This record gives sequence, structure tokens and C-alpha cells, in this order.
Amino acid sequence: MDAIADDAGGKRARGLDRAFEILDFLRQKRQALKPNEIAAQIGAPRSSVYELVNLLLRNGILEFTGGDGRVYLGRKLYFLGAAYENHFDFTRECEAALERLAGETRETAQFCMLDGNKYTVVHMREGARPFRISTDIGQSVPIPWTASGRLLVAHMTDEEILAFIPPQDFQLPGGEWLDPQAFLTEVRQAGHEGFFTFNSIVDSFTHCFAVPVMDEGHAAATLCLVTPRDDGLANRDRYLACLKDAAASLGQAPTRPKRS
Amino acid sequence: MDAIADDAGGKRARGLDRAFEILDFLRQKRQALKPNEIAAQIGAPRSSVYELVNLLLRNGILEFTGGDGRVYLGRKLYFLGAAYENHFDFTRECEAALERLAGETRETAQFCMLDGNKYTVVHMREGARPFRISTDIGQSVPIPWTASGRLLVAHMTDEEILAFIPPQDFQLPGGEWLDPQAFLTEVRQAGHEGFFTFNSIVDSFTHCFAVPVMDEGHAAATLCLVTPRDDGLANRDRYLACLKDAAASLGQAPTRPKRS
DNA sequence: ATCATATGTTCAATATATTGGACATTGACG
DNA sequence: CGTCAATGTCCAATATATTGAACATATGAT
Repeated sequence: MDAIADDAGGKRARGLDRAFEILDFLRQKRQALKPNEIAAQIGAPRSSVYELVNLLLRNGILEFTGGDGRVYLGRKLYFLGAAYENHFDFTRECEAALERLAGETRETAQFCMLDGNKYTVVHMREGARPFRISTDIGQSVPIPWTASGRLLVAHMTDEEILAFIPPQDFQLPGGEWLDPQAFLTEVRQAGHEGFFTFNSIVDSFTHCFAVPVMDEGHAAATLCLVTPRDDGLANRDRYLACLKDAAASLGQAPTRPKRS
Repeated sequence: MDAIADDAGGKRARGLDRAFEILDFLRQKRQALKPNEIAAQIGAPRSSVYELVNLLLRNGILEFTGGDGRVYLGRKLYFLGAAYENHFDFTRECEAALERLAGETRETAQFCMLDGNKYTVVHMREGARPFRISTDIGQSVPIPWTASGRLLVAHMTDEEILAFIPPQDFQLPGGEWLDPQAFLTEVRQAGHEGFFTFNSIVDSFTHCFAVPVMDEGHAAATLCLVTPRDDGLANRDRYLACLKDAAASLGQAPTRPKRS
């Protein structure tokens, strides 16, 4: 039912969940915070947060940094993340693909995945354009805001999708609401065609292209281009072809465990 | 008192500690495992492991992979690790330094840190030598086995060092025991001279060089060269100079938080 | 068929983790 | 000075997480 963090009822929270809530919060903030601040901002009892922070510090999951008792994500997380990346050794090929894409199109190219029930940019190669048009790496973005979002949930049923995406994520940055049914229609279309493009609904001057990187029958990730609207429309076919090539080269090497 | 994982007494284990024990174990094994196997191999109650594995799966910390209900480290760990790496943005400079070192020396160059109370290779650039002489990235190695180990604990007092390093880690791979007092002497020497070199005690044909990457007054990491013995001895002064240059270039940019 | 092993699920007992609130300290401010 | 806010520590009460053991199922060997 619940995806990650629910401050719901009035019960006690499980330490493990609370701990990962803290880690996720620090990741979102992208800066060291005092335990007290963490407690206040995630709405958790201070004593609990102090207890958990100490536990996590002892395990190297958190580290003191920034002085004044501030803590941030620790080295052990780096090692664990590196092991994940190593197991599914996609980073090298991924960056090669982005490099190639950026070379062919001169546009900003991104490699995106789901992080829980949000969309996030995992790798990015900035284009030659003089302006900066993309979200930062690692930031969580509501799925309906993005072209990739249509593809990343395309393997689910309508009901699963609506249960998966938090209802408030259908509210666009401007404040308007996106009709869930319209979104589902686009999801089906994207899944069927094997790509999705649209004028960004996050800003008013970019056009977005997304194609799926297939793995085990569904979109495990997407490759995207973010372009100025006129460029995107003018080069649409060529850009799509580039993206599909790149995605195919990634997809055909699906999650292979590395041999030691 | 306890560093990370103690299956000591007869009491109940805390979920959080057990959870990270599972994660660390999977990282060590570097392969997906069934919950049952995990339980057996880390000596934890099966019901506890099943419970924790399910919790971790729900949070994306673990993922099903490899079929048959096997689990491995999950995508969320990748994101958390990436955030850590991003905060202390050393990876790019680090790999540049290794690249340069490898170019200048044609030897295998490594960037090493402590992971808990073990030594581990974080980044590596293989040399031009036709044989493979180094440990794998991310593997945990007893501190006394390595040249870098002398530097990485040099900021501690003798008592702290002996409390920090598990006693059995003074047993070398061949079975002989390294005298802790002799080790401490080498640590002091390394700390004083600002480098350490020796004929590897892990194998019989390499010579190791290590210099510290200083941060906040102590060795936060080391840069190392692993060379065939005769090459190492022949080029000792030049190699050391290269290493010190590289370490200085890394050290003078200490743990700077990235601005958003 | 019988036994052994590996795997996963369920459940009740109790050891303990989580929590609210009291307390201590510091610094800012009027 | 007194007051307020921010921060960290401490502690007892109780809700619950951890655990051993029983149970269920599958597979393979003898």
C-alpha cells in the first residue's frame, strides 16, 4: 500500500523505515543537517531521530560533516551504491550512449529511472545549447510531469498506475491539474509506440523526447532529449532515430551480472 | 565498543544493525542470494531475515534479481551512494589523478580508503603490466596487510589502533602473525615521513607505495602504486614524487560541499 | 515409499525499541 | 536581568519487533 514514508496514523514508526526516511530526506536536501533539524522537518520525535542518527553514525551510513554536529550520508552508502552499480554494470555503457547522443544532436541527453514512485535523472550530458533547461541529477520529480514518466509505468495496469502515483503528483508546477485519464491514455500510446514526445509541461520552451530502455519486458529506464521547441520539432525524426538506436544498444545488454 | 557487526552475546539483535549486516554481506558476496542462504551464512534467525528482507525490498534498498527469490542490493542504494559521491565530489578529480599516475608510471594506481575497520580499494587504474596484481575494487582487506593501512590509521593513538583493528587481522594470508608492536612502529614511521613503501606481504613479487590524501589533518584516503618488485625499487624516488604530486592535488581540495 | 534437505510462512511470547516529556545548556534579544 | 528558541541528553512506560518453533511444501536421494 504505502510506498515509502507515511506519517499516517498515530502509531509508532518502525526504526528501519524511519532510518531510510532520514537518509532519503538528507538526499533530497543535499546538505548536512543537525539531528534536531531533521526531526523537525520530517515530523519525527526528536529522541527517535537522535537514537537513529547515532546508530547510523556508528555504522558509517551517516557521517559528521559541516560541523556543529551536522550529519550527512556516509561513506558506507557510497560503497553499497558502488556495489549495486557494479553488479548491474550499466554506467559505462550508459555514459557512452549519452555522449554519442549529445554528439549527434547537440541537445541535452538524459538517462532516467524511477526512484520509488518518482522520476529521477540518473545520468545527464548537457547539450551545446547556451542555456540550462534540465532538472538536476538525483532530484525527485512527479512522474506525470515528464515524457519518460509515460514509459516508465507503461507495464502496469491502469489501476496499478493510479495506486502507484501519489494523487497530488497530477498537479503540474503551474498549479493546474492533469486529468489522470488523459495521462493513462498517453501512457498506453507511449507503451504502444515505443516512445513519447511532447512540449514540456514543466516549462514553456522545451520539447522532450523519451524512449524506453527495455529490460525483462518493460521499461527499466529511459533515454531522453530535452530540446528547444523549434529544434525538437524540426529534427523530430532524426532525434527519435538516434534515441532508439542508443536505447537498443543499452537494452540488448540487460542487467547482466558481472562475473568475477 | 563494537565496531559494526557482533554476533556476540545471546541477546536479540537490533533490526537496523541486522539490516546493514545483510547489506554488507551481500556486498561482500557480490551476488544475489536467497533470504534463507543469507540467514544461514550470517547466522541470523530465518524469520528475522525474511522480515527484514521484505522491509528492505519495500524500500527499494534490496531488489529481487537472479530469480528464485534471490535478492541483491537495490537501486535506492545507488541513489544514496551517488548523493554521497556528489556531495564530496572527489570522483572526477580522483580518476584524473589515477589516470595521470598510470600514464607517468605505467603501473597500477589505486585510490584507497577505510571501510569501517577494513581497507578497501575505491578506484583503480590498471597499469600497462601484463599481469594482474591487485585486489578487486570494493573488497575488504585487513588493514595490516597493506601499505596504505599504515597511513590510514596514523592519526589514532596506539591504543585506538589496537582497539580498532580486529586482532585476527594481524594474521597474514600465509598464516604467520604480524607483531602488533612492529605494525605500530611502521604506522608512526609512515605518519612521520608522509608515505610508506614495502614489499607486499600479500604476495611475494610486488612492491607497494602509498601516500596519504590529507583532509582535516589526517589521511582521509591514500594513493598507491602496486609494482613489480624490481621496477618499484628501481624507480622508487620518481614514483614517490609522482604520488606526492597527485595526492597534493587531491588533498588541497578537501571535502568541499557542492553548491546547488 | 521413506527420509533428508532446502525453502518459505505463520504465530505467540517477551525483550526491547520507540516515544513523550522533563531537564540542561546555550545564545540572542529586548 | 528575564524570556524565548534551539539544541542535546536522559528516562520510564508501553507498543511492538525479534525470535524460536511449529508447520507446509518441494525436491532429490536411497
